[in-house]
Parts: sequence; C-alpha cells; structure tokens
Amino acid sequence: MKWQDTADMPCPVARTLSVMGDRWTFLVIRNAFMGMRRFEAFQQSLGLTRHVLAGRLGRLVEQGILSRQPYQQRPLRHEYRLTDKGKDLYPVLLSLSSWGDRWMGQGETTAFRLQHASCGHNFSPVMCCSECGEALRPREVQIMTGAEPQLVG
Amino acid sequence: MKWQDTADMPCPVARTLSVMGDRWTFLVIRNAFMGMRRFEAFQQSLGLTRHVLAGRLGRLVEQGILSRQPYQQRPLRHEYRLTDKGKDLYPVLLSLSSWGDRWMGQGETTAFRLQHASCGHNFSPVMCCSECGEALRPREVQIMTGAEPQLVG
DNA sequence: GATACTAGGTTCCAAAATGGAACCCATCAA
DNA sequence: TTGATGGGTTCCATTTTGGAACCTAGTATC
Repeated sequence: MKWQDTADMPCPVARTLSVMGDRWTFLVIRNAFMGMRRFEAFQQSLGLTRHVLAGRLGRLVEQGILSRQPYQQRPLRHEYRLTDKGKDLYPVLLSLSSWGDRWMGQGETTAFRLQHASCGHNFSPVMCCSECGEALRPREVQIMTGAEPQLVG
Repeated sequence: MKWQDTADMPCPVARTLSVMGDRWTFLVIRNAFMGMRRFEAFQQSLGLTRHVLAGRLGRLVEQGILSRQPYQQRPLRHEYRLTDKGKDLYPVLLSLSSWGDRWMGQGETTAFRLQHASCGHNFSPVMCCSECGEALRPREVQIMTGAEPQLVG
C-alpha cells in the first residue's frame, strides 16, 4: 500500500487525505486563509524546506485547491490563491483548530478566540445537521454506504 | 524544521497536525469510529505495514486519543478504543468526509450518505456558530490572536 | 560595469520514514 | 505435531524529507 493509493479508496475521507494527509499541506492552506499568497512567505512562515514547499504547492495547484497566477510581469512572478475548492476547506480548518484548542492546549500560549461578525459574539464552531440544525453526535449519525446502514461511534 | 516541531507552534491547527498530520492516522480514527478496535483489523482494512501501524497506535495511545485495554486474558490481548479526546475528533472527520464527497468524487463510487437519527433526514454536516447557529463563512470570522484581530479568507 | 538583492524555484547529499516481508511468542484447536 | 490467531518486532531496500547550495531574470546600488 503506497502513498497515492489512498486516492482510489472508495471513501471520501481517504480521498481527501490522499491530498491533504501530511504535516505541511494543511498549514499551507491555513496560511492561505490568512491571506498569504507567495512562495517566500510560506517558506519563511512555515520553515519547511523549499523543495518540499514547491512540491506541496504544485500538488495543490494540480488538484485545483490553489491557483497559480501572475501578479507582475518583468520579472514574471506568480502567487497562489485559494480556489472555491480550496475555500471550501474552511470547515475542516475550523474543526482542526477547535479540537486543538480544546485538547492540545499549552497553558500560556492561549487559544485563538473566534469572533462571528454576523452576530458579534465570541464563538466556537459546532458541526450541525443541515436539515434540523442540531449539533451532530456520533451515535445519532448513520452512514449509508450503498449497502446497509452502519452505526458510527 | 523537523517532524514533531509543529507540536510547539503557538497554533491549534499546527499542534493538531503534529499528531494527526499524516496519511494513516485519520484513517485509523475513521475506522475506530466505525467500531474497529483490533490491530489485525486495522492492518487488514487499511493495508499499511504492521510496524507503521504499531507506531501510529502507540502514538495515539500516548496522546490519549485511543486507550489500550485488555479484552481477554490467556493469551493476553489488547484492543484500542476512542477516548473522549478521540471521540471529539468527530467533527473533523465529518468535515473531511463532506469535503471529499463534494470535491474528490469519482463518479460511480458514490458518496456516503449520512442520516441523522434525531430528525430522520439525509443531511450534510454544516459548521455553525455556537452562539447564533448560522453557518460560518470565512469572511465573517475574525481570529483574535492575542493582538489585533485578523480577517480570515 | 560590477556587485548585490529579490522571488521563485531546482539540484545535491545525508538522514529519517516507509513498504514489504519474514520472524517471534503464547495460546488454543485438530 | 502441526497449524492458526493476535499482536507485535526485526531487517533491508525504497521513498521522502531536511538542509544547504545553486540558478535565473530583472532591478537597484556603487
């Protein structure tokens, strides 16, 4: 079982991880959400090596998660921006952040605080049912995988 | 910048990825949510090599995400179960799955369908504000990082 | 005209992680 | 006695990384 083989598994989690499943890729995406767009900025901010960064950015572009577009001619320079596909990773990022806040805290280095502009409150992200709006819990979710339903949790 | 160094970054996303940031760990967690508990089962289901699996399970136990407990004596056998910390990864899993469904589809191998027992509907998971219940969008979220607020997206 | 700097890479090598297979150990069943 | 089961560990070859140096075009500086 090799690297990219998870891309062919019939599971959306596995297919997602075939692209996003490493230490650096999500951090690149996180920074992109913060407005970062340039190679140098990613490299300095994250401290990963240049050719690994080049590889990650290339794959994200290939997968349509980032787009690479010129921001100046002479000399020609490119920047990386989130596509719609990339922007749709926002819930994943929020959920990673929320879990990290709750369980991987370090005392002094306190958590981010999130503020919701629409309602004005500090909040935490909650995963809800699109139909009834209630918070989702494992035992109340059934995964229908073509065949019979499977209880999760 | 090395492997575990992301564990010390002052960012909950980075700290989460210091444990969960590889191809296999989330798949182990996914299977645990499906009720899987045993070494052999993980190994056969995922197809990763045995010593890598041993390493991942060990780290997850070390981090308190799984617990290792005997399910029989003579011969002594252990199984791995999600702790509360582990169960709290559920929103991350849902968000990964949801994104994969939407963007990494493969035509025939159709998506999972999720059903919410509480309300009876097929649904998709939506990340919402804990205070007002609305769906969250990047431009409406401000991250307060101790210093000044930062617009995201 | 020579030198240096910038942004965005690529190339090289050594170190670390991974894949693949074989092996180990205790127990139980045939 | 042989074989199977569950949960690992050990060994080696292949891949992926980290780290550093180098490349290229254009621009700025001396």
